Amino acid sequence: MRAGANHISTRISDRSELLDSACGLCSNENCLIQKNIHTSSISKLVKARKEIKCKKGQQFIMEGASVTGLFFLLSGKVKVLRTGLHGKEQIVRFASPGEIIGHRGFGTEETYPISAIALVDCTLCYFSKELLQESLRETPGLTYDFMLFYANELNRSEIRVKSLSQMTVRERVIDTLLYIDRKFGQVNGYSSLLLSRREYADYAGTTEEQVIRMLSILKKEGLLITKGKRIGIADIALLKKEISEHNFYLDS
Amino acid sequence: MRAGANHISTRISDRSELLDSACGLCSNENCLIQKNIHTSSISKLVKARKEIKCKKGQQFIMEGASVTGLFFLLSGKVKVLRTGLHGKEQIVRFASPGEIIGHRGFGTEETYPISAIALVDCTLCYFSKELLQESLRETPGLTYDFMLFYANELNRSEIRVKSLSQMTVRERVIDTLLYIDRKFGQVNGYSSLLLSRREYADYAGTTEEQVIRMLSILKKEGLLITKGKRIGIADIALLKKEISEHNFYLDS
DNA sequence: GATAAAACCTGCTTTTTCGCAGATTATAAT
DNA sequence: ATTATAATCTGCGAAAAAGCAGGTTTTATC
Repeated sequence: MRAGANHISTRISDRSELLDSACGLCSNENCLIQKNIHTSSISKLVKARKEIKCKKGQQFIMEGASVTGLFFLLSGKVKVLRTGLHGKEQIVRFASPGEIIGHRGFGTEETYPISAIALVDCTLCYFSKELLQESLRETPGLTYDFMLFYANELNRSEIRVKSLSQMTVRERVIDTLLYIDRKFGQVNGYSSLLLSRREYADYAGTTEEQVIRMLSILKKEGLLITKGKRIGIADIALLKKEISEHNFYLDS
Repeated sequence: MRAGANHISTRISDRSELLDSACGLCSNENCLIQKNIHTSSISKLVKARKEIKCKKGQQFIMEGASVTGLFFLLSGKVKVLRTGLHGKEQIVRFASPGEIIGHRGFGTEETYPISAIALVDCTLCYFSKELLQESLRETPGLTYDFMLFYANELNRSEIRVKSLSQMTVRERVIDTLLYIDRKFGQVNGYSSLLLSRREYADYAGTTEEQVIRMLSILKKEGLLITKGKRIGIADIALLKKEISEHNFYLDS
């Protein structure tokens, strides 16, 4: 694909041609880069864009490694995690196509505070830190969009502080199920994302056993159906009702 | 103080005079506005700055109210809180002089997700949302600084997610004591910030009784001294050691 | 300094959550 | 299909955390 990249880099010379570039033709509607592609100062960044393929299970960001750049997820599913206390793994969030990954490494941090692992085969879009920072300095609109993005991420994170510190295990498991459902949806009545009970626990902030027990209870109550490790939501209204008084959803 | 404000607004006419304005003379070294005061596009914002006095116990941001602007704390101490689950109060953080308050209302939020209450008499610096957003559009450096600020706040918040979801009550109480200590310091061996046991609990994410029990235990172990509701740290090294493997401090 | 209110403390019980151990079931590879 | 491996499930006891009730101390106010 080197030839392709070179081809693009020689073609782009003015603003209108930028629209025909990989970024201009990209279908990622949430992309902050594409949103600002009409600004000429961004061309250098767009030209240097790299596309990366990632196999299922592959780790493409490692916690503690020095920050080299930022990823957008074009296709696939990703889990973002960090080493918690006592070596316990904590899943910070899951990412679906269109989302930014690795932005926590910006700010004044020198190293990534998180790891990112592909849950299925993924296609990623990569921008280097240096070029992105250069573009940020030259493109106020882009900086503004990133500022809003971080502000929203902050609100999301603080809602999670509330959830994890004040919800019961039952509520946290339900909250996790609903989060996975609205993020990845269902196929044939079962969640399209196949996770282990352990991974549910690592997101919900509890243990594998507690998740298993809770799934079993919810199944008996007719709120869920399970088939092997597949989980389907039988009565989403009732599940939502149980935590609706606590949580107002953020769709990202 | 209306006359004073008008006096300033008529005097400022060019960049050099901006430096003599309230913001230019302000001693708040962390202020993002002052950092960018050399940019002329910020003058309108600086002119419209308002100084607000707040009595102890007074609430100057109300959760759910529409966002009107942003505060800097010039002097005093503030607690930032939100209504948690089941109506329980959750203290998000404490603020000391120099800090921004109310920034969570920016982003795409329409209303403040938090309340802010003065713990002692405070002096606040206020900027309206409209003017600030206008300045952000015209002052890339300011936007960049705000972006970095939000990015750092995000990292701080995510460390708190980890703490609250994985630490034991004992660890959370110790963490809270150290947090208060490095933020507000000591006077005569006791914390300079007088909080109720309930407030410690609302920050640590536990109950008043648990905090009391834990303080009692830590006192017996010789790690703390108490005198009424005043708390002093007797052995900061040992306290730090107990959670150092979990937490790397963020000084803000 | 007396008094009332608020805050603090402590023993006890109940609830929730956790962790282990062993059985069962599902999954993947040959 | 068979086998090995991993994942899931369940019961039980231990630990942690929370809740309650009533007593004590501190703080504020007159």
